[in-house]
Amino acid sequence: MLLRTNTSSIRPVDGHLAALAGERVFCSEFRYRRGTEVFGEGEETEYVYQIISGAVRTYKLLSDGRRQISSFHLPGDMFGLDNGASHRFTAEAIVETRVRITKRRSLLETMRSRESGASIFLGLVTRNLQHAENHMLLLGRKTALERVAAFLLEIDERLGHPKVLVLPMSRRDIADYLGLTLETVSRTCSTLRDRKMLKFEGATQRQIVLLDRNGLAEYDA
Amino acid sequence: MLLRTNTSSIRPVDGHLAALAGERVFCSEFRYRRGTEVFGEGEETEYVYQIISGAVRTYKLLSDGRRQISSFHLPGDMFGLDNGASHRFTAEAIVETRVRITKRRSLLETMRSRESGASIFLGLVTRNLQHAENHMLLLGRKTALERVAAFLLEIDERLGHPKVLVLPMSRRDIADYLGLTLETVSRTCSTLRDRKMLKFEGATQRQIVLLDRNGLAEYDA
DNA sequence: GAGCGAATTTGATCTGCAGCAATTTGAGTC
DNA sequence: GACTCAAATTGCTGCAGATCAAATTCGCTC
Repeated sequence: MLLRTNTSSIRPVDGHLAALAGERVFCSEFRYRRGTEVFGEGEETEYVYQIISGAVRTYKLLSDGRRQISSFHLPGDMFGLDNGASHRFTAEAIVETRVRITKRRSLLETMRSRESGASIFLGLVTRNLQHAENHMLLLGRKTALERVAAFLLEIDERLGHPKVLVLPMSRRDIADYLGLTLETVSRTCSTLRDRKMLKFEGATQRQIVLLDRNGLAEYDA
Repeated sequence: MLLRTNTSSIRPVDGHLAALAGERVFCSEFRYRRGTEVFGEGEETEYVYQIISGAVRTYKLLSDGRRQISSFHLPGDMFGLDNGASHRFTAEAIVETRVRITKRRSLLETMRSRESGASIFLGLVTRNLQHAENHMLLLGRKTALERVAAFLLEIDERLGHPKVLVLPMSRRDIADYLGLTLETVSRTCSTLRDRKMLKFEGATQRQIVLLDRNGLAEYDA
């Protein structure tokens, strides 16, 4: 069987991003190796990124190493724009990742000069905020089962409901995103497998087929 | 002893808001009684609010009643702007609350027409996002003690370090903000009292004096 | 200031998930 | 295809915080 380690297909870029990306606002391309830092907490915000292929995690750390991943960025996603003057978290490539980058400054100027600039920007930021609000509800009030179900449905949705979900991130990454431990994530996935809500595809546990999206949605209160 | 139930002093309005508020962008005033809904989830976003006195909570509910409060709004705070076309959560007055309101539309237009409009807006939204990111870290990875300490320091900071913190919200509200139960919040406050980090002032447990802000900050990893 | 319902505290017990440990599985290398 | 190290699973035990249950206190009204 053919195994590909980094095969998140490029999903259709949404309207707002296409409006920007289509006009070559993004000037140069860049690659990051697996585990490489794209930018660090506290660094000056100089660039804005759009993922071509691969995946990026953004996270915060506590002094003793506890980590909270605030979001995963997948192909088509833009990130780094809504930060203020300096980055408030760290961004790392999860797998080999290709990105388009552009100067934050020039992007903001382009937006300002265009009639639709403000609303494009508003839309981008609103989406980030919306995601954060939903995630607070998940972290504050949902059970492990509900969290994992919500995660699978979120990734499924963002990858455009593929036959096989190819997860670029480890169980530990998922755990740090969901506010759980990696063991609990693993156990919960096994439970969902036993309940026939999903199955593992091929020789790896990172490829998942959702067998019952409606059932999963019911867990996701 | 004089007891006042709703005495959050009006803290100095920050630069951005003053820039807007000072120019009478806010046209009319409104009052909400304790427990009253300001707007509901799903409603169309028509107005933007700035609190004159009192306090507002914004929250999301799960189908079985579990609640996550995403933020408290105190005097000087603006809210309702960063929502998209429709509100993504419910806003309720915690106590008798006075607000200035203005049409969202006209505020956005004012911003667009001014040179500094975009950056004012950017600043407002960035702050919301920043708060949400910090709160995700709290909800996903902090202990009960760390959460309560962080909460007290946050409110203290936002009220401008008053001698006595007058909390407008109940233990249940605090619990639903911190992702805990009200009993755990109560117990944790008692622990902090026993450790001489705070004391209750007067005849109520809603008035708190922080005795050791540095000590609290150490809990807040 | 008496009376009443709501808010808060405090105690006792329970439980979902964490923490630790031992296998098992899988990806990458020679 | 054997070897190696990391990732993931699974089992067992422990604990932080939830849940249940009384008191106690507070705030409000008459």
